[in-house]
Amino acid sequence: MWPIEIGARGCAKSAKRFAMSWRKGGRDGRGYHHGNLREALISAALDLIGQKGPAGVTFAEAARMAGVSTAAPYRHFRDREALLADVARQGFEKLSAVLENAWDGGRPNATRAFERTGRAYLGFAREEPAYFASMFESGIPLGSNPQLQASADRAFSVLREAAEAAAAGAPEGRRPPALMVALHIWAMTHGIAALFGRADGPLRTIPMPPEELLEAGLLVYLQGLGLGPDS
Amino acid sequence: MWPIEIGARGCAKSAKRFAMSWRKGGRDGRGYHHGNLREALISAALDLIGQKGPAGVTFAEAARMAGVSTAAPYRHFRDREALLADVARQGFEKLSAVLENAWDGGRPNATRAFERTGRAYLGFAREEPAYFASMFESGIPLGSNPQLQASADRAFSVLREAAEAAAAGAPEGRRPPALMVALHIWAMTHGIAALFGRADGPLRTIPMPPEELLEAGLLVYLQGLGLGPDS
DNA sequence: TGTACATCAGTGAACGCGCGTTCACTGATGTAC
DNA sequence: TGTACATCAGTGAACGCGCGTTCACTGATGTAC
Repeated sequence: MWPIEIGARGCAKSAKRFAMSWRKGGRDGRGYHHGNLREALISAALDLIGQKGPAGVTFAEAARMAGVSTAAPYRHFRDREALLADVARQGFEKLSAVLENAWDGGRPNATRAFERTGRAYLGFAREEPAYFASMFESGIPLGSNPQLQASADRAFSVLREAAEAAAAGAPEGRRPPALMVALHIWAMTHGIAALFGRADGPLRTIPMPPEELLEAGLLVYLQGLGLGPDS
Repeated sequence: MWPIEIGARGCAKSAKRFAMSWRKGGRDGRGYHHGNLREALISAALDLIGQKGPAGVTFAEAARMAGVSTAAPYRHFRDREALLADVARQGFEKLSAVLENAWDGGRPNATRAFERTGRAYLGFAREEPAYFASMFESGIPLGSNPQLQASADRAFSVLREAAEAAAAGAPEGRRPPALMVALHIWAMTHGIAALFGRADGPLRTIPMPPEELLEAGLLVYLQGLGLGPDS
């Protein structure tokens, strides 16, 4: 599993080096079969997104980076869109893991865990801009791919769970719908990430880190729900 | 001015029709000079964005839609990016006008005017998805183009002004920084627009209109600032 | 008012390039017996 | 354990296509005199 991670994070050439070293357990350049082309293509696509955005991803270039012929990708993906959808799916799964880890069952209290989860979302957008772009800016409709949809739903369900816990702490009688709270938090977090938190140039520079902006925003919002900072 | 608007809103063929009818004041197909090619190309680019997203915009296709040769666009735009930047600039200017109109000087009170402004932002995202995509999803760095930057700043300044007014209404002693309020509101509004308010398929379907989600979110947030619904 | 001329905004043909896609093929792998 | 064979995952050559870009050109427009 971990070689994939390394491939996904490296520079343009890392995908090819990764591909080569993977072949037949390290015998560079040997071996007719690639052995792990599917993941190598995903890794190449991530590099390309990082360099040129989702529009810059082509089958031909990805194949070149993986060190195979231009016809090889067709063994694994129907077309360019299928490749991008798989990248996005992986991205949602990584995001789910990151968020679940940050939420940590709502310890020590909902507010603190909430902030941690929001920060994790921003951290993901900042550290994995390629994944983030594939998920939200590649123009792939989620509905077209059940697996992709399921992965996205799983990521959202973490926010949903967090919102349930937060809503439960609200004063009796004015308990807000948890779904609504989850959507508000998601929207604010996503808005901050998309507008100010991108590593590849924010839309507008702001006089504070995105994390602090989000933390302040969450506090104001939770305050508005009647939730103090310790609930 | 208005023929541009019509061209921008029409279907794929409207750009060409618009281009033709504009020539020499209506003498269809006559005239060596187009007369308004620059705007016709922008209009064509909008149609293409609407059909295929910002990545689907090409010089060649835009020229074809405008009814000119593929070399003609070079008289008006250095390259594809310059064309897209101009589309985005127009978009920001339209958005500025829409927001200013909705804010209406903060009448009758800040909260009401705030909600109206947020709705206007959502309305823009919904009714002008092509402009919206060119502004936020085309991958053009704002900083690369001073005019574009200025237009974007102008749009934001409306939100900034609204936030000033809202912050001024907060209780003595816990008056929040207006810039922060503006950024929070922008982020939540933009997040809702980007995630749920797109005409071309939201990321997730929600059980209420985006406008209501935003209205509720704004109310909770302003409540958290210590601002009641009538302040 | 007419004319000459500079400038502007187009034409259309041409070119190289990279991408998508298909094809018959072949080396490697796994498995039945 | 060895062998035959089916299947899998690649090759590499080829093709058509559309895009970006350049070029010498030409029709239309505006203006100086």
